[in-house]
Amino acid sequence: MDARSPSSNESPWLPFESRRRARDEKREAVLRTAVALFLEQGYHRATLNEVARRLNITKPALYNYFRGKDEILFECWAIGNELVDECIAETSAGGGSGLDKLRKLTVRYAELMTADYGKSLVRFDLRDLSDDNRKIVQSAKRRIDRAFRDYITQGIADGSVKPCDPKLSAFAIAGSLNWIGHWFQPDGALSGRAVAEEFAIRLTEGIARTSRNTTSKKKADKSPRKGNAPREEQSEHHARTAARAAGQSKRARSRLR
Amino acid sequence: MDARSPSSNESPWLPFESRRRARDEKREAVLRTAVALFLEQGYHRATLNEVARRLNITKPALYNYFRGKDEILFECWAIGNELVDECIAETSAGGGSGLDKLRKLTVRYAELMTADYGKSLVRFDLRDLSDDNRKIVQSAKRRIDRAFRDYITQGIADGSVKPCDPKLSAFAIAGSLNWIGHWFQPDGALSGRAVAEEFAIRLTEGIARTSRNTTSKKKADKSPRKGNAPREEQSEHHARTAARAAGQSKRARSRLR
DNA sequence: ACTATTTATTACCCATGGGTAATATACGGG
DNA sequence: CCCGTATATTACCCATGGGTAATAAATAGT
Repeated sequence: MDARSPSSNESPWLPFESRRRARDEKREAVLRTAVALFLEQGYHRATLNEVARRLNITKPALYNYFRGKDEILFECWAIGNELVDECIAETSAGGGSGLDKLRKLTVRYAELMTADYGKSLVRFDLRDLSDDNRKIVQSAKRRIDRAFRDYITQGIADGSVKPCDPKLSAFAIAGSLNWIGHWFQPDGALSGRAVAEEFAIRLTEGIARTSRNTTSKKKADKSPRKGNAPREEQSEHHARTAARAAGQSKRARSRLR
Repeated sequence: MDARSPSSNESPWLPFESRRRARDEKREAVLRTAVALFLEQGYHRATLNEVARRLNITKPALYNYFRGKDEILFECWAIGNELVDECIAETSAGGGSGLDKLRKLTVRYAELMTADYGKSLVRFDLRDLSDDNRKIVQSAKRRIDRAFRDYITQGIADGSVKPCDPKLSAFAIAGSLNWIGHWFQPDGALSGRAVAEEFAIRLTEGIARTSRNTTSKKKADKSPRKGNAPREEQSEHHARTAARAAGQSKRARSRLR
């Protein structure tokens, strides 16, 4: 709706850009609606007619943006996966002991599980995807598991974590976090952040070497960066090359490596 | 109603019993096949034709035992729920501190999650059930959650568990266990029992007050609860006096209480 | 204005699979 | 031998919903 009027001469670039952006915004609006509906009703009960109805369009219009229902599902999952990848990348980039990293990832991952795109990572069924996309998801899941496992291994090496089986411990922690995506409801008594921080403590204190008392609440772990509470930047994803009618988004693909 | 004829040479009871037993065995064979298929393919992809085919019968034959697909799903769930109820009942009946009970329930529940009927408790979707059955499942889920929560509360009271929020701690533990039902595969490297025992330790050591022996403390279980087992509020579910043919199993119903 | 492209709609197709009716077969009892 | 009941089969029905023309409406570029 901007239709930004250039000062004197109109450049053909801006209309082009605005059109591309309008398309991307519509694409993401579809995904937002779809992920909410899929979570609300389950993938198989949710119909594309209903997705379209909530967007005030009709079903065939969706096929301008996606090849089919399962691709919509995959793209919802891909957005959630981007968010997890960011968590892992930032956690790995930051310093600290293995336990520090484990806790940092835990709290961020937990909070993801309280939001729609995060839930899509654990509530959607791999078997609803095409073979190609299923392979992508499976390898991404392994990558997430490996992050947890690596931090634990690292923690054992640097002494911040008690000796334990990294594989099973990672399963135990990640499982508890994944389950959040099944029960958390944003209108409940607990905020997502509260759940995340409580879980981060609860799940790591069992394997932390420094057996700190739970009631101490010594928040010595004040995060070193400033308090930018909501991760709300990053609204501009681009680097799309061609129109690629109704194909998978380059954005999601590129992040998936 | 039927003729209680004085059996001179042969009692009419035996044929009747054997026939009824044959029917029950067939019913359970259906459920075994169905739960395996539902887990293997997912409820919506699994077809009754395929269930029947695996049993060497045809689809309409299934309707001699069940009213429909969703009732088969419910009955699978009900068997799993029986098993959990037994775990809870035995754990509550047995002695020990709150932590002891928590660990006992944890290990048994974890092992359940490695078997088909246990998995059905956490892999099946409530929304696929009829309204009546969904309410039953929901109340049973609350009952399970309360068992975990009660043991933790009890453990805090008797000193075997560190002070913590029972609700969140129960979520953390049960979530981790429930997730086992999503990843465990019996042909993997880990046996169900090994996973169960490892998880029981891993998940409770974080909130245990003493990492050493736990039973030496005071019992202090004189909490004035009316009765030992967690009584259910008698919601009287089986109001549906359905037709005799193809109704839900009395057995499962009776255990659901 | 005209033309091409994108985007949307209406009107369909049709494979799928849960469920049912009519009917055949097995079996125990009188 | 016949009858009633339980159990199974064959042959259907049909609602659902993903997907696809054919086509109209908006939009940009010339």
